[in-house]
Amino acid sequence: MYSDLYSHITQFVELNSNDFEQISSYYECKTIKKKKHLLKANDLCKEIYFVTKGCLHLYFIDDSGTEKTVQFAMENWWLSDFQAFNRQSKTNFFIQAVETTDLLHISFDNYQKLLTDWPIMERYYRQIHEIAHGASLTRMRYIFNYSKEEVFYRFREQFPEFVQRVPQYLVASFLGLTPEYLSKIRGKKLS
Amino acid sequence: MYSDLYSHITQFVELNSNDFEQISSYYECKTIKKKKHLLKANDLCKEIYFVTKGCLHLYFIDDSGTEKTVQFAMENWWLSDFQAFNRQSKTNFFIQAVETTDLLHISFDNYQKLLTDWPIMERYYRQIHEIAHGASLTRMRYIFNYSKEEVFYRFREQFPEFVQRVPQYLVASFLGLTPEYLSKIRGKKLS
DNA sequence: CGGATCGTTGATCAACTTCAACGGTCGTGG
DNA sequence: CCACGACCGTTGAAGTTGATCAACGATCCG
Repeated sequence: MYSDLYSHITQFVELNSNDFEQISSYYECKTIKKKKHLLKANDLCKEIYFVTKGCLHLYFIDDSGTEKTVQFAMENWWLSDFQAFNRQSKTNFFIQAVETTDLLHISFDNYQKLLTDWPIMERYYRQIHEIAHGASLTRMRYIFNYSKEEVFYRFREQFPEFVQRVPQYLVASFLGLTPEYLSKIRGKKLS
Repeated sequence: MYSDLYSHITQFVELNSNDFEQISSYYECKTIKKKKHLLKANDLCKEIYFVTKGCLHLYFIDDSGTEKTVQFAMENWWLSDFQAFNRQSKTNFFIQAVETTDLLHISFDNYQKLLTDWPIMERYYRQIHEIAHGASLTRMRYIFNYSKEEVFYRFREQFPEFVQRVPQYLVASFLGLTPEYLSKIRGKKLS
């Protein structure tokens, strides 16, 4: 678990393993069972999560009561409602385990301490957020550019592993279409 | 110009004006005329921009040749294709002035130097990107949750200034609908 | 075995796009 | 300072995409 985080950090900044020894003490690990929640609407968002094995998703419930997935996190991804986390305020989102998942988490207080004590981690997280932000823009671009049918094809092409691992109704909810329509798209392709 | 950046930075981190004196030397300022471009597809993305007065937009051209706005930047916003900037690679996006705009910019090299020389700026940019990332998620949420008609109403309610300042076809392109349909929505409301 | 969960299929319908034509306004050049 | 053209917003008719609803099958798991 911790070694996964170490590998990830060293992809972005230089850090020797002695220092990481210390840094790792700011984090804790846990395992969460499939379908269990890490965060629910109206909770305070107290932690951010790093997936070492498994899959989480961040979703909300729209006005008509449907779950809509905003983001997935598989191995080596960070996930949280960062807006609520930063403000230490209530969230509108849910975080749930798609599969039974091993993860590391860090509390708000530890996060602040870590960033103050270890400026190198400030640098790490700056890059993590830059990348996440860039990824959001790219995703937005896909959704605007292509019909839903094409969005699905391109998504499957780019993340084939994803479409296999994640149940279809979650893929649908992530891509912004209904499970029924997604099913029809897949059916069409076979002809 | 520079004082706007100083005000902005001190909203996120503590910084005395002597230090800022030094920091400001990493940035340059310029003014860009309405409709002029700061970045075009296939350019190297060499800079990031901070708007002090005016308005920029980041857009791309989709497969059918239509311009689609991904992001606006008004006063006190940062804008760039951060993905391309980080990788120092070619961009697919355009950045254009919606109005004649005063801005500060920083080159990739200076950005790297700045972050190394001034860890506090690492902290500042970490927060900028956290917020931008959070904003993207929120926007995604709007687009998924609501019909295009409602997306427009809510957008206008939240950013009335925006709808007035920015031409309608750009608002349409940002919200992901056609100018014609947006016009019909506005017409409807009058009844 | 039995129930819940997930994917499929077809019919209907609404939201939104596309295309084409028109009118107003702004800015530029003559 | 006027006239022209480019640009932008509007309107209507027709066409598509994708949502919704309902029913059925398959599979998984207790």
